[in-house]
Amino acid sequence: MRRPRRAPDRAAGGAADKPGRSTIHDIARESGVSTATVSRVFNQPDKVSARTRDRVQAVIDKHHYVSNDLARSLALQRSRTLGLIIPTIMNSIYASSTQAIQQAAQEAGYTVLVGISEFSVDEEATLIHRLLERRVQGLILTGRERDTDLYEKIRRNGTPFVITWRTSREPALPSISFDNYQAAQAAVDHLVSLGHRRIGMMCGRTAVNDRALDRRQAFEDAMAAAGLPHDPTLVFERSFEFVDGRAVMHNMLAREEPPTAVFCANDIQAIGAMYECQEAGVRVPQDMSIIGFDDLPIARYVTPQLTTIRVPAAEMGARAARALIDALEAGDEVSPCTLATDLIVRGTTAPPRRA
Amino acid sequence: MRRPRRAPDRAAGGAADKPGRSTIHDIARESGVSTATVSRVFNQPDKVSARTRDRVQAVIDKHHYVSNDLARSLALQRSRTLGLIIPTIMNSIYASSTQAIQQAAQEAGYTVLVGISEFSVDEEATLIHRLLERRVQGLILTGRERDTDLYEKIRRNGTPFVITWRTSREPALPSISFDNYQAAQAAVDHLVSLGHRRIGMMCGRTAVNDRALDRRQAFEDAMAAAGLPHDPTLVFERSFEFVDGRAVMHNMLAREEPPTAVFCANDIQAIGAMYECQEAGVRVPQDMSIIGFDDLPIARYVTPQLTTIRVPAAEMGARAARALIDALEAGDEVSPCTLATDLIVRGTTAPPRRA
DNA sequence: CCGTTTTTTGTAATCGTTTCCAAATCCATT
DNA sequence: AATGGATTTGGAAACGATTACAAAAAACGG
Repeated sequence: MRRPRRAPDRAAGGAADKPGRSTIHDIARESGVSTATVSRVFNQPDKVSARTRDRVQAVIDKHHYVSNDLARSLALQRSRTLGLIIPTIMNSIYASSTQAIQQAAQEAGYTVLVGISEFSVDEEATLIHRLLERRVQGLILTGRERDTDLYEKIRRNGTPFVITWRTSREPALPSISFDNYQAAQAAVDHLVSLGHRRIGMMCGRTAVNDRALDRRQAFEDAMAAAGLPHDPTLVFERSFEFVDGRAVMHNMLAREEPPTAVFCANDIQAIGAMYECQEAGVRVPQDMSIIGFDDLPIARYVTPQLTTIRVPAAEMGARAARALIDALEAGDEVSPCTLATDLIVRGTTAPPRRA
Repeated sequence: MRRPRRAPDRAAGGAADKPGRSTIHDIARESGVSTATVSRVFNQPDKVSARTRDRVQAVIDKHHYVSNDLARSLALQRSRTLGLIIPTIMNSIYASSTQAIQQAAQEAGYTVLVGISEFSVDEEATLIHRLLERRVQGLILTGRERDTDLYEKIRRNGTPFVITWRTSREPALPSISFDNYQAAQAAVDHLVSLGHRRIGMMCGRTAVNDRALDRRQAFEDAMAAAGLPHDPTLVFERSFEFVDGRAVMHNMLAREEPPTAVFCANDIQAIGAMYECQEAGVRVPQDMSIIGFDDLPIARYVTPQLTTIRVPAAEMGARAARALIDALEAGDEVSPCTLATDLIVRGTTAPPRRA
């Protein structure tokens, strides 16, 4: 790195018109103090005499000096940064939690580095590695399922983390989340209690999404518990797009004996499914009951309003961020927490028609 | 910072079971080489003999060593980070551009630091300052309007930037965007050409959102150009929420002489407005035409499908990121670019009823 | 086996901060 | 004026990487 020192005539008084940024040394030189004093002006202003402080501040303002946080973090061994991994930003339910996390972090003086994994395991591992390289002080992860080696790496780096969007009973993997299984169970129970016996389901790709897996598992268990037959051809795993929900519903309606109700493990698919029913002249809820999951704002603005499961995305995010920050400032463990979900009965579910 | 060096007995052979992370020195010591060699294993592997490389790599793997990017960026004077400022993440149209930016950046080996300003000027200034402290190598901004001093600070720090979501003719403020004014004009012209004369409008808060300002201005100019009277009581500025669109429409319908058409400068408000019409028994488009702006995915999944303006959010984001990265790697200026928008005529606009 | 070239490795300066410690200055008291 | 305590300041060593340069080692040719 032995590159020549920055143009030495800079101190000669003129404004810094070179492209290079000014450093704490430039400020120190020009205001005739040491770098220690300039640093104190920022970090412990009351330890600097008023006269000196004003003089230094004037030079700082004049140069529009912006301190180098990379160097600061390196010296302090503290980056005041949190890493967040989410699968996608296009589903607005993740936007809610992300927003809440950002806000909570910001309030505590932390910045959030967001990594979007696009539901790819490899991408997620790469992103986590990068976040660790950036020396995030804590990680907020989505879901629990990942390679042991990856967890080992996180642990070896001494970076605390918290899992969101999925509960975990293992204390080594603390989670701040709601229970997908229970929530999905409530949805299915609702349909069952209305009298539905032939129920379809659609959800995300369980191979890359352990939340979808929980929900699917809950569906199958709840069906079994109600003594209803399990028809694997009525279970679909698709992406979170309207068109996917629509296509699945299209398939279901084309059957000899379509289901009388469908559990969609997210609202976007549910709305796509509703749309397809409408196009096909199938009335919701009279001919087909649909229940969603997430309670997106749009769920109230479709007709009829969507029955769904409300998940505490924002609260979860805010709590996760706070808990993580508290833990790492106390040098403590994150204490896990399970939040409640609610069944929101609106207009898309009703008893099946008597055959 | 004269804190005691890390436990010196670490080299004694045992695994690093101390909480502290291993550094390049630890790896060097344990594999019996210098830090220069370890560094080369990462950055110029072919400059290291195969035997040494393997030996070092084994130690790296064993320790789950993750290099410190803060130190690297400091030494290299290059953070491989882009800063992005968006007003909110809750409106999915910003999610589209953000996603595209993230992806383009990732492909080029850059990371994106996202700041959410919540439409606050002060918050935005704080966020930009923080991004500069983090030594982002380039900034992607939303909109053009901001304090001269802030621009001066960015420039003084030698950080290139590009403006999105709003075109700018000034070469000092390069933009990669579409033209809000023209796009809004097309929307209004569409309504006018259908025969509407009494047209209402709703948009975001122009005081904190220069894109909304462009759209509102275009509305007023297009009305004037068509020789239609300007009724300021038919223009509403609200947040981007369904309820806001709904409330505005409620107000409009309660008038003696409601408008026959409404231009909503974003789809969310438009869908809220549609919902209110439906609740009030006002048929869309027979009794009321509604045109939106953004062409969110949901625009096709409401009934009737929403007529709207498609904006190239994803393409804009991808291009902005690429252009910025290209520019900063070439030490060049960002070359501005204006993208096209499209009027998408669907089911919510029709000629007004003959009175 | 010895000089010469090529490859591999190490030494140490540097990036821009923070802060420990000691030195210098200030301000009341005598 | 001298003393002593409190306040302000500065010198310099970290933090954990990279890399120019030089030195050492290996490969080669005669």
